[in-house]
Formats: sequence, structure tokens, C-alpha cells
Amino acid sequence: MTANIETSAQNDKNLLGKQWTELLDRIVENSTRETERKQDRSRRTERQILNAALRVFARDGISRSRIADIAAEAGISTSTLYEYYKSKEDLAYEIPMHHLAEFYAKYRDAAPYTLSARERLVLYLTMSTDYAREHAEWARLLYLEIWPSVFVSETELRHRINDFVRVIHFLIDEGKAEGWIAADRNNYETTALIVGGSNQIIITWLLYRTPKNLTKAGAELAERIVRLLEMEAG
Amino acid sequence: MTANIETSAQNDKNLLGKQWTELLDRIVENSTRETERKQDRSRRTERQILNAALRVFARDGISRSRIADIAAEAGISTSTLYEYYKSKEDLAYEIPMHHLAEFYAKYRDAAPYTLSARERLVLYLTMSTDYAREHAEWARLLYLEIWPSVFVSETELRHRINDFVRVIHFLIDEGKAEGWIAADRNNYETTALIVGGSNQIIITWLLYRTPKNLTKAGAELAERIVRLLEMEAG
Amino acid sequence: MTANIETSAQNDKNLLGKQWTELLDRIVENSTRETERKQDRSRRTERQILNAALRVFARDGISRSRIADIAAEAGISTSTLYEYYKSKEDLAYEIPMHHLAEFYAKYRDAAPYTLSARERLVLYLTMSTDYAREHAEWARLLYLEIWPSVFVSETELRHRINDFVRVIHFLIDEGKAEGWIAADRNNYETTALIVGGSNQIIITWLLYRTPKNLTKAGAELAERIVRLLEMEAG
Amino acid sequence: MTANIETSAQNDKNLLGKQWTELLDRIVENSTRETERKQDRSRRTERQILNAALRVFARDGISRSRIADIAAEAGISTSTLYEYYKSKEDLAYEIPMHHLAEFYAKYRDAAPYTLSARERLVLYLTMSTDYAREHAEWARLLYLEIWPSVFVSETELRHRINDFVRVIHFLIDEGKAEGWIAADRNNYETTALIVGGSNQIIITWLLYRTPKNLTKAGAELAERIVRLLEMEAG
DNA sequence: GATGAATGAGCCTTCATTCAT
DNA sequence: CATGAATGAAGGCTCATTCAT
Repeated sequence: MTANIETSAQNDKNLLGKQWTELLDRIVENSTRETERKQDRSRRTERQILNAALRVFARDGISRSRIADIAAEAGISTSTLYEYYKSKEDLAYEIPMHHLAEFYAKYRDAAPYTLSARERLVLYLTMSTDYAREHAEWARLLYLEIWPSVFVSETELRHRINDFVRVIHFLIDEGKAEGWIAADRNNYETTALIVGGSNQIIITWLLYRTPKNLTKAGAELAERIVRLLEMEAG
Repeated sequence: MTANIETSAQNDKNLLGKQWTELLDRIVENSTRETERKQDRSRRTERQILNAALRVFARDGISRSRIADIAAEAGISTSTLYEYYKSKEDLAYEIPMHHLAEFYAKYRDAAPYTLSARERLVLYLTMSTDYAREHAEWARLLYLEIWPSVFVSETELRHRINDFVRVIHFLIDEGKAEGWIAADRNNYETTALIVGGSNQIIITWLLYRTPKNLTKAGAELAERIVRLLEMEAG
Repeated sequence: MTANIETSAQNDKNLLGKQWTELLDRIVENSTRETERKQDRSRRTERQILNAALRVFARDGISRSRIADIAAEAGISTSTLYEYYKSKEDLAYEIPMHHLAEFYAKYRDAAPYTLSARERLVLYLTMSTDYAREHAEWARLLYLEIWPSVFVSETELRHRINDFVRVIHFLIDEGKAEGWIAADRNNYETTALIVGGSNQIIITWLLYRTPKNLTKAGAELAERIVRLLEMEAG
Repeated sequence: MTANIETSAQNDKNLLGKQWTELLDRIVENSTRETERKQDRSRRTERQILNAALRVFARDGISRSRIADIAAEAGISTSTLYEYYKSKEDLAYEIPMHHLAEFYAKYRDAAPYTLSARERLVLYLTMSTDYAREHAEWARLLYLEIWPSVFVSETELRHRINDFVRVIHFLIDEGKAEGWIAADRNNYETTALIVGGSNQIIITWLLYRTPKNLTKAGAELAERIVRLLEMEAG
């Protein structure tokens, strides 16, 4: 009987593991855009545009940015830019997508199901703050413009951002299963605590460069949040 | 000796009480000042403009809003609007200020120093989520546009928003003095937890109207955060 | 009994007369746009724009015309032009409408039902060629750009141009009733002959300034067409 | 003397016959010449381009058509199109030319001088309406865009279109010689009647698909016009 | 011969703001 | 106080055309 229970638990674990892998694979896949350009020159130009746009958007804000500036920054003509992106909006969506895809891929590779949910959560928060630090311009765009924006409504991008929260939801469920998150706690509330706290220090850093060491602060906060939840669960 | 200690504590308490009152008074005064002038202008028209601007800003976003639309919404001509506000920017700042001032004033009146810091913190978070619910359009503006915006930089408004965090900082210090917040904890981190979590449920509500009952959710989250901190403090 | 018949004919005539008046009144009314501008300056500017647009359109053709040129020709700024017409297309439609309305009004006043259908038809063709001569730039636009254009499809303007043919249809019916148009002749064919012939000399004149005296040529052609039809009717 | 007269008439007739043949030959040759070159290029691709251009021009109108669309419609790249036609204008002229040449050639072969001028005129009008019906897209282009257009001025194409009228002029002169067209009638007027009427039913058909059977309507109208002229000539 | 890539030259349109009445 | 009218200053986007491979 004990064996049965263990087997059952084992099955559950395998099932969850499969779901976890599937979740991340799907997220990575959805956020990864197929680049259809073939020639090398073309691919190089596309990268130049992306980099330039990121710089300009982060500097001036999306709505104040002029595509002429982006093109100039990329060292190409305005019309060439339109060969790659059919509108300013189009470009403004591509930028965050690009990095989101990279982040998700990185995390997927770093967080196998062999780690506990607790470990995976801490890793998730740590990696996301660290990724923000490493790509500050992109983070500025995502956390201060895109994420809060009403205007992302019902776009592909919106779903990709929601994926970020979806991962945490999944981990909270696992955390409850593992017993270190109080089962009677509302998931939305817990999520708000985790995501809100994590984003808040990123935003504070983006605006004031405080704390100095974002990576360390992110890791510490992640650990602290998890401990608080553990305490709460008793 | 006990008397001395008590007296000292009493003094500290009085001192802190005085500082608390002064802090709130200053915050209220600063945020109110701007709004109080212009008594020569028609009060009614001014209110119409403010309401119209709020609606339009919340609907279209600040940068996409046109003052012609605001004027139309207010039922006046564009040129008349300029008699009241000398620029679009001017108007865009006035809106959040107006409500911030109201919120601060409300809170000041509701949170005398006779309440413990713990009570005042819970009240602060509860009232802010409730105020957001009551003024959803304004909240949309503040939480999704103004607050995260890079462009508020170094303006009067920026300071008024910082005041929001300042209050929490103050309360955290008091909480440490009262002993229910772990003294060795970094204030920034604790603030991130409190502000981030609180804002997060407001933002979630603004975007998805989840949770249904924001007031209740806000109150519960506030209580939960405080309990977590208490546990942590041992 | 004879009296009865006469009365009946009289009634028919009155009925047709009423229909004729109603037709023309409706045509004039439909083509006359209400100008809502009140101030004098505004009305003057509108007239300047209309004149300028006519000149530029006739000179460069509608699709090649730049509204900047039209504004310059009108002595106003480009943006002012947009205060009056919300797009280039809008303006391109207003021009022909304006003159069509004038022509229809002129003809209505000159062609009471006391004239025979024959007289009214000759007058119609004569006046339309003469109007074209008098407003050559407008005629260039109407006969060489608007009328044949595929793009007028299903617009208000299209209907107003169809009105031109509608009048002729009506007169052909009357002509048959009066007996000078063969009753067994297909109306479309007869219309093609009348409208086609009439337009053709206008077009030829517009392109080559031949014949020299369009008014005279128009009158002669009109008379000739009617005589041909009379002969045919025997 | 009779013989002399007859001989003279015979001579005249021969002379006119020679002129007629020369006229048509020249017209066919002039319109064909341009089309005959470029044998080095792929005949197939050229035809694809021509067909595609015709479709796109007829659909969108010349000025609104984009050569990128034409290339796409032809299934080739834009740059390849430029290997065949050095500009959009070039292409826009080639299209009508191509079919005009075909029509003129067809008519020449169908209208020998053994037919009377009356027969040749009826045939001319009948064939031209029928050709329009058979090549509706081309007709749309020619009758609604090219022919009335101011912009054809002084080009090769202009002359080819004028050829259309030239044939009618010639036939009117013959008709006067044959006695069935009143000698005292102004040729321009008569031409306007013939060309205008004929074109008008084509245009009406192009715009409204009325009459249903254009070929029949064209033939009937041609016959009717000729009869009217005969009556007039007494 | 075919084409992917790049671009210059324009043009339309928007909108915050001013000013005369 | 109110507003009708006017505008300067931009900025997004299009498209015919060229060129290197």
C-alpha cells in the first residue's frame, strides 16, 4: 500500500514534471518568432534595427521616439526600416518579444524539473532580476512602458507577458503540493506578493539605480519571500 | 529609572508623533498647494475640464490624448481650455495631483498618531487600494501611466508620488521601533514587498477586474503582509 | 366626351409638370451642400480654397495635385485647409458638386414647364455646353477626370452625376409623349446618342479648343440631334 | 464623256481606295511598331507582365496602381519587371498600345475597300464595341482613363488614339462622296455624334453593365446612327 | 536573366498652440 | 470669458527606382 502511494506520488510527480516541461516549451515556442530573412546582409540589418530601436525607445520612450531616429541610429534609411517592420507599433512589439523569448529560453534550460519548486521559484525571480540588470534598456521598456500599458491589450505580446505570471502560478501550485506554501492561501494574492515585490525592486533600480547591486538584491528578496511563505505555511 | 526609561520612551513617542503629524501635514500641504489657486476662474468649468481630461486620459492614454478631445468632452472650445491650463502637460500633471492631494488628506484625517504604526500601515494600504477602486480612471492613470513613467522625472509630481513611499518608510521605521518588523531587515527590500504587493493587486484589478472585490482583497493583503513581517520578526 | 379627354390630357400634363418640377427641385437640393460656416472670414477662406483647388486640379490632375500646392494657391497654410476639408478626396468631391449644384439651379430657373420638352432638351444641352465653356477648368475636371473615373463609384457625387442623365431620360419620355421621339426606340440608346454626342464636343473642345465657339457648336449640335430624332419619328 | 466621268470616278475611287489602304496600313504599322521589338527578352514573362498590368490597372486605376503589385500579380520580382519596362509610365503606355494595334489589325483585315463606306463605318463601330466587350479590362483603361486623360498629351499614344477618330473622318468624307451624308454638315459635329454615341454606350456598359448585350447594342446603335445620317442627307 | 536589399524624394495628415474678435 | 480661425512644426509612411550579387 505504501508502495502504491509512493507510486501514485511518483506518477503525480512525473505528470507535473511533464506539464512543467510542456509549459515552458510552449512559452518559449510562442515567444520565439520565426525570422524568415535568408540573406546575411538582411539578418545583420535586422539586428541593427532591433538594437537601435531598443536604445532609442529606452531613451525617449516609445511614443516620443521617431522612427527616423531609430533608422539613423541603425545606420540605415527610414524606408529600409519599413522593409523590415511595417509600422512603428510593429517594431515596438518586436523588441520586448525578442528578449522575452531569450529569457524564457534561458530559464527553461536552467530550471529542469529535477529542482524543487522552491528552487525553481527562487531561480525564476533571481534570473529575472538579473536579466533586467543585464538588459537595462530592455527592462526599462518592459517594466516601465509595456507591462503597465493599457495599450498592449489583447495583443500577442500581452499573452507573452502573462506567461511570466503563469509560470509563477504553476510554481505556487507545486509549492502547495510540496507543502511550503499554505494551502488555504489565495493564489492571486500570493502571486501579487511575489510578482509585485520582485518587479518593484527592478522598477526602483531602473528609476533610481537603487539598490546598487540588483542581482544580489533580487536573489535576497527571492529568498526572503520564499522564507516568509514557508513560515506562513508553518 | 523605569520612569526615566518610560519618560524617554514617551519623549521618543511624542517626538515620532510630532514627526508623523508634520510629515503628513507637509505631504498634504505640498500636494494641495498647486490646486488651490485660480479662484478667479470659474470653478465649474475647471471641474468639467478636470473630469473630461481624466476620462480621456484614462481612455486613450496620456500621449495619445488630444486636448481637442478633452475640450469637446468638457463641452467647451479648445481655446477656452487654454484659459485654464497653459499646456497639455500642465493639465496632465494637474489630474493626478488633484486626487493624490485628496487621498493624502483623507488618510491624514483617518490616521491619527493614537493608532499604532501597524494599524496605520494596514489602514494606509487598505485606504489606497480602496481609493483606487473608487477612482478607477484616476488609478489607471496613476498606476499604469504616471507612476512607471520615465517622464515624470524631476517634476513636482514626482516628489508627490515619492511621498507615497516616504510614508511607508516612516511606518517601517516605527514598526521596527515597535518591534514587529525585524530590525535587521533592509528597508528598501521591505518597502518593495509592501508597495510592490499592494500595487500589484491594484494593477491586476485595473487590467482584468480581478479580484472582484478590490477593497476586501486590499485589506486582506495588507493584513497578510503585516502578519508575515511579524512572523519574520519572531 | 371630348372635354373629358382634354381634361385628362390636361391632368396628365399637370402631373408631368409637377414631376418635372419635383425632379429638378430634388436634384438641386441634393447637390446643394449646406455650408455651415458662419463667419465671413471663414466663408471667404472656403471660397479661396475652392477656387485654388479647381485651378490646381485642372492643371495637374487630381491624383498628381498636392494639397500643399492648393493651400499655397489659396494663400493659406496647409493645416488651415484641413480645417475645411478633412482630406484631399473630400476636397476633390466638393469641387464638382459645387458647380453641378450651380448648373442645376441655373437650368431649373431657365426651364419652366411652360416650355415644350423639345425646347427644354435643347436648352439643357445648350446650357450644359455653355456652362462647360464658361467654367472650363471645372469642365476639365468633370468630363475628363471625374465622370469617367472608376473611383467615383457609389459616392454621393456619382448620384449627382447620374442626375444629369436622369433629366435627359425624363425629357425623352416626354418627347415620346409629345410625339417627336419614336416611341419604339430604346431609351438607353437614345440617351447614349444625346449625352455621348454632347459630351464629345465638350471633350474635344477641352482637349483641342476645337470648335472655336463651343457655345454655338453646342447649340447647333443640340438642334441637330433633336431634328434627327424628329425625322426618325417621322 | 460618260466614259470620262466614269473613268474619273473610277480613278477617284481607286485613289480613295489606295488612300484607305494606306491609312489603315500606316495606323496598324505605327501602333504595332513599338510592340515588335525586344525579341531577346522572354516572350512569356513579357506577356505575364502585360496581363498582370492590365488587371491591376483596370482594378486600381493607373495612378493608384503600384508596380510592386503588378510584379506580384505577374509572379516576378519588382526588379525583374524593370528589366522589361524602364518605368511605370512606359508600361502604362504599352498596355493600350498593344490592344489598339490588335484592334486596328483586325479591322483592317475585316474591312477591305470592296465594302462601301457605309458598311465600313457600321463595321468599325460594331467591331469597336465588340472589342471593348471582349477586352473589358482594357476597355476600362482606354475609355475611362487613357482616352479622357489630360496626361496623354503629345505622346505617341495620343496619336494612336487620334487614329481612331481619323478613320471616322475618312469614312465621313467618303460618306459625303457616296451621298448618304449631307455634304453641308460640319465633319466635327458628325464625328462627335458618331464617336460620342458609340463611346457612350461602351462607357455605360463598363460602369453599369447596361445594356446586357453590348455587341448587339453596339451594332444596333451603329446602324441607327447611319440611318439617321441618311435621313438627314435626304 | 533574376532578385533581394536599399533608398531618396515626397506627400499627407495631425495637433498643440496662438490670436483677433 | 469665450471662441472661431489659423498655423508651424513635425512625423509617419509610400513607392518608383537603382544596384550589387
